[in-house]
Amino acid sequence: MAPKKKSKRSLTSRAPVAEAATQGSRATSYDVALRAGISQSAVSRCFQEGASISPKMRARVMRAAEDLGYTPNAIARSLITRRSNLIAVIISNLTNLYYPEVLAELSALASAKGIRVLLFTLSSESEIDHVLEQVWQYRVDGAISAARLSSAQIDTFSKNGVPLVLYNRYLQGSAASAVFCDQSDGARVLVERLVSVGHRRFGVIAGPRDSFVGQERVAASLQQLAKLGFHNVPVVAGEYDYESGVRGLHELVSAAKRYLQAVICANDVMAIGAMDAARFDLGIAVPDKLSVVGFDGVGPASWSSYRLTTLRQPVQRMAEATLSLLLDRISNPSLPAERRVFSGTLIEGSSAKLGPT
Amino acid sequence: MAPKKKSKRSLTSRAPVAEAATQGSRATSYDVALRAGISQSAVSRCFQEGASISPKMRARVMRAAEDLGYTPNAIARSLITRRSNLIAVIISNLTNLYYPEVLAELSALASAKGIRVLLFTLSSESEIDHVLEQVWQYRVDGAISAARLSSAQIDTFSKNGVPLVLYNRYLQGSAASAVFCDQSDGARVLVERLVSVGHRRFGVIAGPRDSFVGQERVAASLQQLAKLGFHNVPVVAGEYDYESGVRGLHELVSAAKRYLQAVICANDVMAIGAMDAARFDLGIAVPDKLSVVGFDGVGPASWSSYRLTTLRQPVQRMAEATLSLLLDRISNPSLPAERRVFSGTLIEGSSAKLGPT
DNA sequence: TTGAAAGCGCTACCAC
DNA sequence: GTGGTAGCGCTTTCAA
Repeated sequence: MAPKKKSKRSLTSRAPVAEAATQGSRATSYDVALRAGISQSAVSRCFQEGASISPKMRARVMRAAEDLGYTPNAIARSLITRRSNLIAVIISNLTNLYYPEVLAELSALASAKGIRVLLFTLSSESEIDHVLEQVWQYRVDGAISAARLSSAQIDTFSKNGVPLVLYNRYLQGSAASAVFCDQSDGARVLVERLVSVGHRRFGVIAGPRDSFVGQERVAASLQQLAKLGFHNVPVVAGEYDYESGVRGLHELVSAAKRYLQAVICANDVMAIGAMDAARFDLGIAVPDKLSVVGFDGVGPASWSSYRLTTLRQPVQRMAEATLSLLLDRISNPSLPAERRVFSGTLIEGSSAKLGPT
Repeated sequence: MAPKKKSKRSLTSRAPVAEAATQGSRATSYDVALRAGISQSAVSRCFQEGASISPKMRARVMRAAEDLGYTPNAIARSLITRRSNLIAVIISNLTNLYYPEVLAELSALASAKGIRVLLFTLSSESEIDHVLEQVWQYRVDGAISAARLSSAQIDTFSKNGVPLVLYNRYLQGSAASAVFCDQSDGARVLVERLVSVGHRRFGVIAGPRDSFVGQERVAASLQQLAKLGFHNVPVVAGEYDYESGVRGLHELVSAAKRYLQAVICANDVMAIGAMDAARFDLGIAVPDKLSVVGFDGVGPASWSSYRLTTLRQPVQRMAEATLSLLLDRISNPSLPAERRVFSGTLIEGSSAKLGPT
C-alpha cells in the first residue's frame, strides 16, 4: 500500500510543506493549519458555531481552507462528538406509491435541519434483522421506521440508545414513539354514509398482514358494518398493488354473484385497480352500479379517471411530527415515548355514492 | 458534561471492570476485549473477513460481544480504512413517480452489496451547492446523481476523488460516467409510425428545462417530425406532473383550434394528464380523435384506464449498470469515465394509433 | 484568544 | 495466531 504522505506528529513548528490535496486523500484540518501558520485546534474552531476565534485568524484559515479545498470530515467529527447527524429511515416497500411521498417529505425536512438520511429499504420482511445490524453499525442518531418491527426489535433501539419513531404503525404495549393516522373514525363515517345512501352488499379488499394501517382500516370498517347490521362481509387479501385491486374485485364479484354494491379497499392503489377491473373487465359502472373507496389520498387518486373517494392522510404534517418527535428525543433521550395521532380527511371523489354530510 | 466512564489507557492487564453497555454509550471493541480477556486488536480481527484468528478465540470473543451487545462502529472503522461504504444518491424530485422506482432499485442493489445509501433530495435547483457540501463532509465512497449538475460541479467530484455516475443524463464534454436511455431511436420510431397511420397535426408537451432526458425526447421527436415534413410543431412547457399534462393539452388544443391529432409528452405522467384532459375536459376521444404518447413506462401507464403507448426505460438494468459503474470506480479510481446507454422499449398501449410494426 | 495534548473506536502494522 | 503501538481527522479540555 502506498505510504500516506501526511507528516503529522510534527506539530505547527515544522517546515511548511506546501502540500495540496493532490491525489486521493483530501486535505485535513492539519494541512490547513500548516498553510495558515496556525494550530490545528484553531482551524477546528473556525468551523464551529460559537467558538472563540479572532476575525483576522478566521479569515486566514478560511483562505487556506479554500486553497486546499478543505471540508471538515463529518466522520471524524462524529467519532468524537458522538453525533453522526445521521438518521436511519427504514421503509419496507418503496413501490407502494404512498411511501415515496413520505420519504420525500422526511428527506426535505431533515435536510433543512442539517440532518442526513441513511436509507434502508427492505424487499422482504426477513431482511429486517440484517438491516438493523447495519443501523447499529452506523451509529445513527435516531431512526424512523415505516416497516414492521417486532417488539423485541423495538427494544433493541432503546437498548442501543437510538431514539425510534414508528411511522404509520404502533405496537401495543411497546413504549415506542409513533406517528400515525387514526382512520377508524374516517372508516366509520365512510361506512355509515355508504349505508345511509342504500348500499347493502359490501366487500373488502384488505392489505398485507404486516401492514398495521391496513389491518386497522379493515377492522374499523368491518366493525362499523357489523354495528349497522352487516355481518359476514367478504374480505379478500391484497398486497397493496394495482393487480391486487383488480384480482380482489374479481374475487369479490364472483363470490357475491355480481350483487356487490360497495368495495372498501385498504389503500388507494388497490381501489384504483378495483375501479378499473369493474369498468373494463366486468362492465360494472362506477359509481352507478358499484361504489369504490380507498385510503391514503395518493396523487393518482385525484386523477380525473378515478376521482377516488378516499380518506387522505396528512402526509406532510405527519412527516413533520415524526421528525420533530425524533429530534426531540435525540437531544433529550430521557423524554418518554409519545404517540402523535392524526385524523384522515374524507375526500369525496366520484367513485362512490355517499349520503349527505 | 458527564465524564465518560471508559477507563482506556490501561491496557488488557487491568482490573477486569465488569462493565456492561449501560446508559447511552455503547460497548466498544475494548470492552469486549476486557470481557474476553484478550487484546483489542484480536477483537477487531474477529469482525473482519479473512483475518487470522483461532476458532476458540473467536468463539470467546463472539460470546463476549453478544453479552455486551457490541456492534463494530462503522464510523470509526471508516476513519481508518478510508472507506465509508456509503454512497450518495442525489435526486431532484422524488415526486416524479419515476424516481422512486429508480431509488428502490438502487437501494436494494446497494444493500445487497453491503453499501449504504445516503439520500439527498433537492426541492430546488439552488440547493445543489449546499447538498454537495454535505456530500463532501460525509466522505462518501461514491455518488449517483439524477439531478442536474453543472460541469464545474462535476469537476469537484474528481477533484475530491469521489467517483460519480450520472443517471439519466450526461454532460457533453465532461468526463463523467453516465447511464441513460437513448430515446431518440424510440422517439423516431414513434413519430414515424404516428405519421404512417395518418396523423398530421402534432403537439408536444415538453419537460422542465433542466431535465436532460426531457430535452432529448422532445428534440428527437421534433427532429424526426421535421424530417418527415412537419415543421413548426407547437411545443408547450410542462413540469412533469399531472397538472402540466392537463394544462398542456388545453394549451395545445386551443392553439391548434381543435385540429390536434397527436400529442407527444415528455413523460408518462403528463401524458396521463393529457389523456384525462382530452377525455374529461374536452370530450376528445383517445385514441379515436387524439393519440397520446409518453415516455418512461411508469406503473400507472399500464393501468387499464390509460394503457399508455410509451417508451419504457429498463429501470432495473439501468440501476444495475449505474451501481456497477460506480463500484468499479470506487475500487479502481483510475478507471476512465464510461457511458452506458440503453434503448427504450416501445410499449404499444391503446392511447395512440400506430402503424404496423 | 490561542495551542498542546488527549482521546473518540477502530484497523494496520509490526514484532513476538 | 496474537498483542502492542501508532495513528485515521477531528473536538475538547486545560494552560498559557
